[in-house]
Amino acid sequence: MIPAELQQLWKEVTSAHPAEETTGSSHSSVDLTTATCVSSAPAKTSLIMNPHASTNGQLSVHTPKRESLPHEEHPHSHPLYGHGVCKWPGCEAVCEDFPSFLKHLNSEHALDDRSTAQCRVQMQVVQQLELQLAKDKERLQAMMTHLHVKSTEPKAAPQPLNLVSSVTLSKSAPEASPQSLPHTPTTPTAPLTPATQGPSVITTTSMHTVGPIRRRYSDKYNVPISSDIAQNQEFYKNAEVRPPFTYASLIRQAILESPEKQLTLNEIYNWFTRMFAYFRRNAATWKNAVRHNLSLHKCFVRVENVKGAVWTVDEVEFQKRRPQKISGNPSLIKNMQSSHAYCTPLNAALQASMAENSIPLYTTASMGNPTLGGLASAMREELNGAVEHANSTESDSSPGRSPVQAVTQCFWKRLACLAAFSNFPMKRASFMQHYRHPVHVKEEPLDPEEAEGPLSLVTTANHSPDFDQDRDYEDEAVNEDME
DNA sequence: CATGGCGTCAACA
DNA sequence: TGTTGACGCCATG
Repeated sequence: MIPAELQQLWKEVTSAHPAEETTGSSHSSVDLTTATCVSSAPAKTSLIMNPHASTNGQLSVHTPKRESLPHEEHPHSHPLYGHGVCKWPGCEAVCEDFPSFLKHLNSEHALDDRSTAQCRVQMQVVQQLELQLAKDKERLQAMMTHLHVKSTEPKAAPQPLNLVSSVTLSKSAPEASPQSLPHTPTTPTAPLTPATQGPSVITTTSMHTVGPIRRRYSDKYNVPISSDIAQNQEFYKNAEVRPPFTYASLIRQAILESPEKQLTLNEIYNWFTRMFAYFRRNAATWKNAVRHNLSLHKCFVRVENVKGAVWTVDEVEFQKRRPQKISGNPSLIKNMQSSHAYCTPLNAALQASMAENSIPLYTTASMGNPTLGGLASAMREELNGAVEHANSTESDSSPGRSPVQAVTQCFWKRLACLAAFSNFPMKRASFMQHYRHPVHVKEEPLDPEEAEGPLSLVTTANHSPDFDQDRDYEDEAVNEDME
């Protein structure tokens, strides 16, 4: 990662999307200035990473300027600082006041590989969002035209679409107290509970070509499979994205979804193909896997039926499958639920458009750049880790956290997912070097599905309910079907 | 490094 | 269709 490279990237980004209406328009309810990455993207970013700064590496160079301002009174004056926390993507370190933030910024986010990589990621984030915005605007236009709604109006969407999510969010969660909430100093990460990964789906159809990444994050992070599937149903049906659940979980879901709670092998096959585009290919492989799982796991019970044999699920056995490490913290769960509301809309929108637009998001850059991909993953994991932390520090949904922040969190998680998609040849150990926060995820609590009830939130858990996407795209040599 | 979970391949009934 | 074993990958302790 070289400064020059970074600079180049930045140029590309800025040239492609000179202006951004988003940022300026919303001083109202949502504090966009704190939305580090998502909506405030371009404009803010430009402040932060101008070619000059990135070139010499002193990303913090610009900070002095801002430092001269009475930040105590204008905590939002710095795009990287808000609500008492550092808004550097993936950071969220608590900084009681602006001076401490600056100190933090200079010490933790100086020019190094990690920061540079993060900038790069941010650039791509911006670029991607803008591309998406354009697509969505187009789509909206088409939709309105189709519905004969002011079809004459050239600008169907007076307000930036990417704000929609923010707006939505703000509605459901009126702006939380802004900066006034410097979270406890002892809290390394913001009190938010970035939750476990959700089923994020940022995948673009192009992603299915990525190599195998085996982890089934949704499973691992206790994402309720039914929630994920329900939430991303259309996505899974159309994009060849391997669902982030194990075969066992999927089979169980298929069976439980049936009225009789039992299915024949063929019905299970049908469920797979009906629900997931991914399973419309390589049938021999996954069908074999399904059978293998049915036989292997005690939780699947074969029952002779009139019309042959059907498979049912032995919940008790299924529970036994994996030890539940997580001691569910009700508050955390609540937290997750509340944030879920914030993230879902954005998630859905992002998902849909990304999938449909086949935006090669990080597929090229990230994929070719281990650091980037690793970074994203690391960020994701870091966020996961934060959940735990939050779990122990803050019980209620963080009041100081604005919807936008939640969205931001969502976004970064999504980003992380993307990175995961991009078959980057980098292993955890190595990419963790680029991201300092240790990953500590105690997941695997209950089974995803299991968590349906109260736990289901996990899926949507916090801020990125949706996104986790760390799905594996295995086989894939998969080919050309969807392009 | 040992272990366990998972996915895949494959042989066989 | 169902069972079983082998093997490899990966995460975790």
